[in-house]
Amino acid sequence: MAETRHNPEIAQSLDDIADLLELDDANPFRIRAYRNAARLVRGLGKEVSEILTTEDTAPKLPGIGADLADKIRTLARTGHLPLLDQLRKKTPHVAQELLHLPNLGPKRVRTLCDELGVRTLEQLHRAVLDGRVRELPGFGAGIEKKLREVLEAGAKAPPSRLKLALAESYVDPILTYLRGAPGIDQVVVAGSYRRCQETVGDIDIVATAERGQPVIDRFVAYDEAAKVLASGSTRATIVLRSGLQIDLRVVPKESYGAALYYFTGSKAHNIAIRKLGLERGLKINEYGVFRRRKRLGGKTEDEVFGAVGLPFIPPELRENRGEIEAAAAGTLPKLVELADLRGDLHVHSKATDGHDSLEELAQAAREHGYDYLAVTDHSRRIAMAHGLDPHRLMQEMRAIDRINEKLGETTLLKSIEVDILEDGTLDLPDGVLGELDLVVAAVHSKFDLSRQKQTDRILRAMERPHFTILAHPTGRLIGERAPYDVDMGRIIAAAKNRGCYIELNAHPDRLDLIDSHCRMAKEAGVLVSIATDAHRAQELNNLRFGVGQGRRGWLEKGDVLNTRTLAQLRPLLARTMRR
DNA sequence: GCCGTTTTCGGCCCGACTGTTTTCAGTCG
Repeated sequence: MAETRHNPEIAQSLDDIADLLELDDANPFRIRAYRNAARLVRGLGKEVSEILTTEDTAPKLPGIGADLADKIRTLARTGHLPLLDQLRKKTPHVAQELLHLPNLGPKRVRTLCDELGVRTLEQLHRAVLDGRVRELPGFGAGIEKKLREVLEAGAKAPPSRLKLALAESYVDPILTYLRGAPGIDQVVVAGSYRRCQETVGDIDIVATAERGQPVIDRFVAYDEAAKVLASGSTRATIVLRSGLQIDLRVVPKESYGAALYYFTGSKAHNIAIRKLGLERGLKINEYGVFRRRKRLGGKTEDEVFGAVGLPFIPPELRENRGEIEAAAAGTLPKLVELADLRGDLHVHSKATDGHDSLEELAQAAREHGYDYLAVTDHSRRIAMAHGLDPHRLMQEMRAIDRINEKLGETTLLKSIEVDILEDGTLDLPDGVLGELDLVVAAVHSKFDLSRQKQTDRILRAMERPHFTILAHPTGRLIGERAPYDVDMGRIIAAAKNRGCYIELNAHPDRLDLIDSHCRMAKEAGVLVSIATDAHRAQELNNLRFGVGQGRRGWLEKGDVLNTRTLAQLRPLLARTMRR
């Protein structure tokens, strides 16, 4: 059997088709259909080839009709598509690359390729320097200058998305700064940041004021700003010295909700809501909700949703992945909140590679008001971290007993982050693991096994009688290390069968489980442990990033293991009793 | 290319800013 292509690869092909169609001056709505399909496939928790298996006539995915379903099946099976091959043959290879440069869209890219015969970025650079580009229709000195800048900077600093936690460190200062603008009322962050996406490409800020200009003036004068990309009377864009782009929109007070809604996105969600509005004869834009000329509302987001007959949809759900249908049916999830969490089930002490002592961790847990904190130091295989052997683990357990005797409200749970070895055995014997309150298990080596082998390895580990939670299930480090190849559907199904749990690692570099897999776990009835993997007490604060991710994955309080009180948690951890 | 309780054809979200124009196309979000 030929190997099946996975969702990210299929989504990329669909996006490539959209790019190439754009360059081919195709029907914009046809292009949008491919882009929507790419986004949908990328966000699916399940392999699209499994959903679109047979030659079923009934459409199963919104926006995927018979034609696209057929093309996706072909892509999944072969990795190729005649349409894509044809388009590639027709379009110069460099065109797609040019399309992604700022200020270049399909029209200008075509002009460059057709009029100047540009085939490489190097050739474009030379044409810019020779002054040939500025002579072209639709180009000029302004665009020439911008192109030169981007071509000269591009090679050394590829634009990258920023992890949410890092973006956060830029956001608070600029909000504080903007609050000093004359006549300003509200200042809030919208966009992917508000939706708690794991990374953000830029920061969208919405402000309200009587007059926009004074706010814009202050914004573009921000001393962290390296460049002003655009500046009008109600809208401006700057780039910070760090490379982070920040967009500001200033609207009147009565448009606050409409603007916040509009700039929170996602685009797909907004389009779907506007469509609902259109069906009711309403126009929805960043200034409000209108019927013909008459303004019906827009002061709050509730008014925007209300206009299309829906309840408020939390920002984390606004991806057009079924939240609008759920809102209409009254079945929106009541999303988990940080305050629902009663403890943390993945924390390291200085016995291995953590920074703080058991006492310091216990103290921090008490300050957080936790019922419990599981100490999960590494096992012996992780020599670099001075992993625990059975003897040192027993010592740690006795130390925990002593601390618990005087701790009062908060309980330290005895645990370990035990290594899953290549053959699926665990790094410590069952007899030792059986002494613990729970066992967190993880893969830390041999990331490059085949999908089949990696999945089997984890499933074998789950069969061990004391395996409780699978930590950072794919091992990915955002922007640094790809996830190892596993079949999450099989892992979640096995977790259900065997009474295990899946971790959502809240470390901002990991956020591992992704949102769609959270949703898969929820639908399968597998509880998720949102845990920090803290290596110092201060990192217990990272839990909020995990909660944001879990909310994107539709998790409710009941779907999260560590919303249970200690008394409720204990029987859930006693896995052998449940089998 | 998708979609349909007004439609199987003819719609498909919409406004701001820039730069090149000389009234607007292209790009972006």
